[in-house]
This record gives sequence, C-alpha cells and structure tokens, in this order.
Amino acid sequence: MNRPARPALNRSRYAILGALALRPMSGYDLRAFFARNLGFFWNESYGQIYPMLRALTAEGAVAPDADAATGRRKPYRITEYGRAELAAWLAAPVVHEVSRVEILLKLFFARFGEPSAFARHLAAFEAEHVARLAAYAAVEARLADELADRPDVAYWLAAVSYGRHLSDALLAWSAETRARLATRGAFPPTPDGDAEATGDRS
Amino acid sequence: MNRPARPALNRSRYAILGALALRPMSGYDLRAFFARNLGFFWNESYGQIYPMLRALTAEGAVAPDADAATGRRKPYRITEYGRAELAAWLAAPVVHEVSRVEILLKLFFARFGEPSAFARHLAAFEAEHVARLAAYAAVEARLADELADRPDVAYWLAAVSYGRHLSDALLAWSAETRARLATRGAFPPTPDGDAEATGDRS
DNA sequence: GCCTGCATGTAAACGGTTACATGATTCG
DNA sequence: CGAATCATGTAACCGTTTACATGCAGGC
Repeated sequence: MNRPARPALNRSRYAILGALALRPMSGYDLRAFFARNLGFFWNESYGQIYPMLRALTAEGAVAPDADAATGRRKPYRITEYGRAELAAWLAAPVVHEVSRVEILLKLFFARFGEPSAFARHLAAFEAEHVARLAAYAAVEARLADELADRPDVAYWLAAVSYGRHLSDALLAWSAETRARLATRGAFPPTPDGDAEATGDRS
Repeated sequence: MNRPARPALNRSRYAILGALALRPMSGYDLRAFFARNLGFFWNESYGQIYPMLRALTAEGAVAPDADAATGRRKPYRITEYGRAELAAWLAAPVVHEVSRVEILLKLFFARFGEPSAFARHLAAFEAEHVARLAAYAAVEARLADELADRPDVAYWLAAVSYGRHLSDALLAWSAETRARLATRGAFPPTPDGDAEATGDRS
C-alpha cells in the first residue's frame, strides 16, 4: 500500500506498460501494436509514447532491452516493478469519463441545419460500422485459429465481441432512426424565435 | 463559401451555439443544460463555457441578452451569424476520433492482473448501464408526454434511443463475457517471461 | 446582518495530437 | 548512388478539467 500516488488518469502509461508486459517493444512497435490490435478503441501517438518511455525508465518500471535491439530500434522491456504497477492499475476501478459523441450532438440540434444533412451523417455512420464488423470478423478468425493457444485469447475475443455488439447495436439504431425521421418527414429549419420550454425545469 | 477557417474540432463552440439556438442561456444555464439533457454523451465545464462565450461574443455569433437578464445572470442569445455558423457545422461531416474505452484496455491486459479484478469491473459496468437504462426510460416518457409538440422531439427521442441501444448491447456483451471467462476458469497471472508472438506480424 | 448557495470567472496543469526535424537503413 | 521508408525524438498547440477566487442575492 506504499505505491506512489498517481494523477489517476495516466492511461497512456498503463497502456504502454500492458503492451510491454506482452513482449519487449520499441516506441515504433508500440504505436503499431495499438493501431493493429486495439485500433478502434485505443491509440497512442509518438508524442505520448516516447516521453512516457523515458519517464517509465526513470522510474524503473521499464528498461532498455539491449538484447532485443536490432538495427536502430530501441526496445524496452517491463520490469518487476512495472508489472506490479500494471497489476495495481488493473485492480483499480475503471475510471468513467463522458465520451463525447459528436453525431448525437448534431442530431440533438439537427433542426437548425439543412434537413438532409443528418441523413448524410447516418449514411457515413453506417458505412463505418459495416466496415468495422468486417474487420472484427477477420480478427476473430485469426484469434480462433492461429492464436488459440495463447493464454490471453479469451480476453481478446471478449474485446472483439464488445466491438461487434457495439456496431450491431448502432447499426440497428441507425436504421431505426432513418425510419423515424423519414416517416415524420424532414422539416425546414426555423431560422429564429421559438424560445422557451425545453422542459428544462428544476 | 467565405466562412473563416476553423480548427475543425472546436466542438464546445458548436455545442454552445446549438444550445443557445434553442433559447437564451447564461454560462451557468449552459452547464446545467448539458448535464440535464445530454449528460451521458456530452458535458461542458465552466472553464470551457465562459471563455467560449466571450470569444463567440467578440466574433458576433452570440450577444448578451440584456432583456432576459434576471438578478446577476448574464444570458446570451445567438445571432443570425451564429445560426449560419451552426448550420455550416451541422452540414459538415462528423469528425471521428478513437474513443478510448478503458474497460477494454483492462480486459486486453487482464491476464497480468489479479484474476477476480475484471469480474469486479464487469459488475460495476453492468450497474452503470442498468442505471442509464432507467434514466433513458424516464426521459423518453417525459419527451413523449410533455414535449410532444416541440419540433425537435423526434430528434431527441432518436438520441435517447441511441443510448438505449448502446446500453442494451453492452449489457448483453457483459453477460456473455462473464460466461466466457467463467467457463474457461480464471487463470493466475504469469509473473514473467512468455514473450513473443501476439500474431502481430506484417 | 449573516449565511447559503447561485453565478461568473480565471489559472494552472494535464493529456493528447500534430507537425516537424533528423538521421539511419534498406532496396532498386 | 539515390529514394523511400523506418525510427526516434521534440515543440507547439489545443481542448479540457480542476480547483480556486470572488462576490452577489435571497432567505432566515
């Protein structure tokens, strides 16, 4: 219980520690790792990675891995201390934050825009999630086949499943919403007036 | 087509413009408005709101509304220029950004944590989404009854529906995941070694 | 008159992205 | 050799949250 206090939201820190717990990686590797394995739900930019690697090194959670170095790459490995830090973070409650959903903001104020605009957004939204579903299917196949022996595979399949449930649900919502707005007929934006009463009392 | 170029991600700006398009509000009102109506998907802090109101005023998109002032409140109303800005933003494509899902990060690296830890996270996750569903039902009832005549109501119902689809799907995922991890049995964290091969080639 | 809470506002820090600079390596 | 791309690293900026400072208004 003597762990140094942390700003409680240093998520890049733990993302990097977790990745290095899987195997030693360089900064470049790390970026590719997140893009490839968690691309839809997590990413890290160089501007985060390299400074963080330096900080983690200074702290002793991570160390340069001279053995694994090839060419100009500078791989790092996690230390025992780093593993303890990672485990402590894994045990700590998930920190919620309101994830801002821009398409909902545009939907909420859609009356003030050109009537067809939101239909365009819905179409793009659907295309995006159809593409994601295809990507998930591919990952799932790979995990089930090639990597079935890895001890993490059940966790990874569960993560992919999250994505699938999410995209399925949002596609259903999108279809429903298209129908809802169509039957009602798009109405023109009211350019002014009409204040008061969002039912926003108390 | 002569609109001044914007940093393309000034979302607080448009959130505020949109809210003021509904009716004049003060900074305090705005914060309450977002918390009440879009709390699960959008929020704004004072540190954003007050400076933004000042900037929007300087720009002529918003103006102090002396008439509506009561007590110490300083309400603002949107101008015609502000409405045009809002409409332009509504017409522009939705900007995607990778929303970081912390629970998935913890899931992905769950092998390195205490085995029961993730089960706790799932339980909290489920409680959260059950609570949200109840909140959505309440909002839906209110919208359908009291505000059925507002022209925006179809849009707002669609936004609530997004939340319901989302929480339903994530609850289903959570149940599935609990089952998946249970049948498989939790395995102890491997404190070291076992590098190589995340299937992360190419 | 005093307390509570309403309301405006700001400063500082933080987490993150972007864009750029730089050099090494590989391959045609 | 020269070009492309691999790889490290940094600086500047941006959006956002947090915490705080301030003081007015209304009710007891």
